[in-house]
This record gives sequence, structure tokens and C-alpha cells, in this order.
Amino acid sequence: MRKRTKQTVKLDDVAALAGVSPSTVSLYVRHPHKVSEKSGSKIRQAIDELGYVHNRIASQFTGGRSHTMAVVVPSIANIIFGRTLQQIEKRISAAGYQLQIASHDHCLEKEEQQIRSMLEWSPAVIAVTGLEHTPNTLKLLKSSGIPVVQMWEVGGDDFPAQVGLDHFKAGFEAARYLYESGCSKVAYFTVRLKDDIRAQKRSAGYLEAVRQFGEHPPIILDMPRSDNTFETSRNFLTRTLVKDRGLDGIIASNDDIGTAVLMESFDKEIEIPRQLSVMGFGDFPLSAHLSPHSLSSVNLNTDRVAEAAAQMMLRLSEEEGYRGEVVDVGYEIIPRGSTRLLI
Amino acid sequence: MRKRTKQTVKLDDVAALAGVSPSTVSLYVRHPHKVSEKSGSKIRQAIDELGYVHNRIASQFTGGRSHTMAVVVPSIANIIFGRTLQQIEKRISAAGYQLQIASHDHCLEKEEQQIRSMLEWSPAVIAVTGLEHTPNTLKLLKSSGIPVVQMWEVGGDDFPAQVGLDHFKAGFEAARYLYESGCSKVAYFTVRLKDDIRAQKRSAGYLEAVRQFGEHPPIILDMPRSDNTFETSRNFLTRTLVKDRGLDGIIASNDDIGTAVLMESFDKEIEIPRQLSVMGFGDFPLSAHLSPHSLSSVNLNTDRVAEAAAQMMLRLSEEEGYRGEVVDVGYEIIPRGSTRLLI
DNA sequence: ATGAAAGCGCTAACAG
DNA sequence: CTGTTAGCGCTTTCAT
Repeated sequence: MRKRTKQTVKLDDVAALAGVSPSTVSLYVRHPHKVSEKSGSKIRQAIDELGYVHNRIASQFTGGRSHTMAVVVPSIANIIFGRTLQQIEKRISAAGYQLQIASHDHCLEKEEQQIRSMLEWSPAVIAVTGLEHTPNTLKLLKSSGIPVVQMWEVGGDDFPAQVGLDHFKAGFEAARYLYESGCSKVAYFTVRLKDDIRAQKRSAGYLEAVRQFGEHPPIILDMPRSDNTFETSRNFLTRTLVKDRGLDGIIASNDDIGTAVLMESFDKEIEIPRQLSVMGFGDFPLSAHLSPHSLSSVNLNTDRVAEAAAQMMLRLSEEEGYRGEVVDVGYEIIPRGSTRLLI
Repeated sequence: MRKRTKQTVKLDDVAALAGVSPSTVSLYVRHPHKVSEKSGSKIRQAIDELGYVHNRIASQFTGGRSHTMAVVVPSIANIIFGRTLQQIEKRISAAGYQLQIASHDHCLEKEEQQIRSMLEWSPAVIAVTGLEHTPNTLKLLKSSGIPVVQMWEVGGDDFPAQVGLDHFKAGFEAARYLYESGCSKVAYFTVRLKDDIRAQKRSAGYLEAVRQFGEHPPIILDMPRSDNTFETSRNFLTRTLVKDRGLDGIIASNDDIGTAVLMESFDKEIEIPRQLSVMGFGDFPLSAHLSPHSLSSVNLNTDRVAEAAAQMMLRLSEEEGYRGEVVDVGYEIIPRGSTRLLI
């Protein structure tokens, strides 16, 4: 870490040039309208002339108010989280906050580290993903006193502020839909089940549905991590169909997997949805526009999660006494061409 | 912004409990091995007992060294930028830096604001997207003295540190490929051309190719922004085919558009690639795995951009005197099922 | 290897 | 509305 050259222009310099006191300049920088127009214009001019840049580090240090917000997600590249981050960034930067982002690739130990680092910056609020964390993470969060928003799930009582949905129920309903639309043997396709807790919950919902509606043992296909989900998923489909004769329904843990299944089905001349019905999760932008068969999916209400999260983050930061709330954004099964109509 | 309660436990408290001086604790926190094992263990114990959290704000304020890095991109949700951010985050957080992200949706004025905000935190390095910026942005960057990495393009002499590729050439070559593989009338499909500078450059390359190889006026289809690129692109394809009879090649400004074109072609029973050839940009993960026709695309070497950018950011921060370099990652045309083979 | 002292640049009372 | 004063919590010489 190279040492920054000591800041050249500081607030005092501006004050000197403008012929006012430093505190007036400080006030102007933060609340321009609380300063008389006369002083204001002199200060503005001095700032321009000197090229002064407000030093937020010093400001936050002294003032004790935080102007950053932190978000910790499993992955930035994942389309779901990416969209969420995008919306959150937009909202909070408009409110004058800087966004800090960290990811942990579904590793709870790494998450703990990342959260620990975040807390060292004392952000105004921190948003985390999911209900499950290491005991230490929970303790850190609690003792930091920094408000926390939990995103993507609802439940438990570790987080007074949360916005998400019940992944178990979503998984259950997706599978139920397939059975009720005439499938008799439904499998669950997923990647890295061991790591992805929400995928686990959805698959647990699937298991429950198999128990209630299926007359076959559960079939969970847990694919290894890979550079390309589409490729892996395509490969696994064919193998599974050989191994599990009579399979006529697939729940895909996300729409990428579902899309891959559809592509492979086309090549293998599997008739969708009669011979094989496919239901994804996430309702990705492409899903509705696939041909020849659009992909049925469970809409996880990404936008509502992002919006509610951003809103809560802002309120938690600015509203004294507000503790947050539990927002269940729900989910909706969106039947499309890859599944049969309900009977 | 709610005021943080004054930090409970501070370095001095740890020092008192451990029975050493504050400066020893300070040293320990930053370089544990520079403190004797005896003092070290006492300090470690005191930290645990008190639940001390190192105050990075104060640390950075005093020390003048920055432990954050900033990245400014048009969009976080965009798959290309998302993947880049993911990789950068991983690399720099491993090196002990915190990542700050801002986006501006291709609006250069907003970019200026975002960069201005970023600079107020005096990050160790700032990474920006593209060569074009407002004059003010350039001035800000320059006068800040903070090292800058420009990503996604190469050229000009505003940035000594840059990693990217020549979008004009990529656009030119993509179009040339179509002509050489037998197309006689090639159109360019894009979204929000007015805003996306790199898409403009690619389209300019297309224009040049039309001039050289085409015997038809250029056809640029600039679609309005929309919630769903796939939907819009599908709609526009059909209309264009009606209007521009004889169209037998399409360059899509990104693979999402290319994918949509393929989907629509299937529904409209357009024969790919004989009747219509399609070439995308970006080589998105799905493109190779589309059926019945995989999507030919121009690989923009996202991973290399991310890696080189991260590496340069780290070096610029830590290596005295290093000014960065220009890395042209190039691009590769990847012929697949949606284009004919070269003759 | 460790300690004492001197700020870093700004904001927060308070007084005027 | 503006100025004065006193730190915020840490790092950094420079001694020891």
C-alpha cells in the first residue's frame, strides 16, 4: 500500500481563501443551504479554484456518521444477485451512500471473514444473504450494533429486518405443480447442493412433495461445480434419463439449468412438455422467450427483494428507533410451454 | 444518518488490559509478527476478551494508506461486468482491500458524479470503464493523483494503465466474417446505441465492413431500452425482415440479442444459417449450448480483462513507481452453428 | 522490541 | 449565520 501524499488542499485552505472560518466551510460542504448566499458563493469559488475534494475519511472519522453501506452476497456474477446489487446501488448512491460489496461463494467461513472486514469500516448498514451463518458471524453482527438486513429468505429470529421468501415452500409447490399437471416421476436438478443453502431448502421442499405425491423414490441430481452450468446440465440430463427410466418431470434449481435441459431435450428429440416437463427457479429474463418451448419457472421476485432491501437499509440508517421488518415477497409459479396445464 | 454510538472498545483499552502501550497494539494489529510472542499473546487475549474491532476509518485517516479500491461500471447486472466485478472482488479482497462499486448506466454525467464520490474516499486505485469521459471526469482523475485503470477498451493516451480491446476492429471483423461466409446483406442489431459507446464502436466497425464488402446500404437497428432485451429483439427481427428483404446476416451487439434472434428465427421457420446467419458479441455462457443452433460469437476475453485489471490495480497500489501498462486482450471470432463456414 | 508524544483533517458543541 | 475550541482513534517518528 503506497502512502498517499498528504492531502494538498484541505478545508482550512478553502476557508482561508474564502475568508471564512473552517467550520463554515464544513457546514457548507454538508448543508450548502445552511450557509448564507454570500459566504456560500465565496466558498464555492474557493473550492473550484483550489480543486478541493472533501475528505470523507476524515469526515466520517470525526463525525461518527457513516456514509457507506455494505452488502455481502455469495456471488456478484450470478444474475439474481447482480440485479439485486444493481438496484440497491442505484437507490443508496442516490441517497449519498457509497456501496461496498463482498462475496464468499457460498462459503460461510469466508463470509465470516468478509463480514468482519466490512464491520471494520463501520458501515451505516450491512446486508447479508440468507439465514444461516457461522455462530461467530452472528455474534459479530450482534455486537457491532450495526443494523443488518437479511436478504433472500424469511424466518428465524436472528434478523428483525429481512426480505425474502420461503424456499422450502417454493420447492414444494413447484414439484406439486408438476405432479398435478400429470407427471409421475419428477427429479430435482441442482448444482453444488452442499454449498447452496437456498437450493437445499428448495430441494427439501421437493422431497416433501415426492413423499406426498410421488410414487417413486426421490431423485436429486447434484451436479459438481463447473465453469459452465449449461454444459454440465446438458450432459447430466441424458445420463439421468438413461438411468431413471420413466422420468417425466424435472425441477431445475435455477433457470439456467432449466434452459440447458430444454436445449438438450431438443437435440435428443424429447417431446416437451408431454414426455418431459421442466420447471425452473428464478424466472430469468430469457425464460419467457425461449423457443420452441418457453421455460416454466418460479418467480422469486428479485425486484421486490432489491427494492424492499434498499428501502429498509435507508430507513435503518436514517430513522432513529426503526428496527426493520419482515417482508415476505412470496413467489409465483409461472406456467409456460415447458409444463403441461393443470388438469 | 444516525450517529454511531462512540466506539466502545478502542485500541487503548486493549493496550491497558494487555499491559502494553497503544503503539505496540497498533503494531500487532497490522504486523503481528513484528511483536514479541509474549506481548503478542497478551494482546491477542485482550482483543478477544474485549471484542475489539480494528477501526479502519481511524486507521486510514491517520496512516494515510488506503485499503479500498473503487470500480465504476455502466451496470452491475450486466453479465459481462458482473463477471469482471466478481473476479476483481475476489482478487483484491484476498489482498486485504475492500471493494467499492458504483454504476452509471452509460450516463457520463452520472459517471462524473460517481467518480467524484469515489475520490472523496481516496481509494488506493480506481478502475473505470471505457475511454470516453466528461472533461471534468478526466480532470478530477488526473488531479486526484490516484492511479486509474481503464477497462474494456484500449487506445488514446489518457490512461497509462488500460486493459481491453479494439471494439471497432471486433465489429469490423465480425461483419467481414459474415460477408466472407456468403452473406450478401448484413444488418447490425443493438440496444440503446446512443448511450453505449463500445456498441457504437462495434457498429462503426460494421459500417466500415459494409462499405468494403457489402453491396447494400448499412442497416443499423437501434432498439429502445426495455426491461427485457430478449422480448424487444424478437419483436424487431420480424419487422426488420419484412422491411429489409434479402437480409441474410445479423450482427448482434451482444449475445442476448443474438440468442433472441435465434429464438425468433425458430418460431418463424427461418433457416439458420443458410437463410440467416447470426453473430453475437461477448460469447455468453449459454451461446455455445443453444439448440438447435449454437450462437457464433466474438469472444471479448472477459476473464483476461478481469484478471489483468485486478493485477494492475494491486500493483498500482503497492508498487512504488509502477504506472501501469496497456494490455490488449484481443478478441476471437468463434464460429458456431448460427453462421456458415468460411468459404 | 516497545513507549511517549504529536498530530492527521474534520466536526460538534457552544458562544457570539 | 458564523467562529472558537476541543477532540475523534489511530499511526508515526524518535527515543529507549
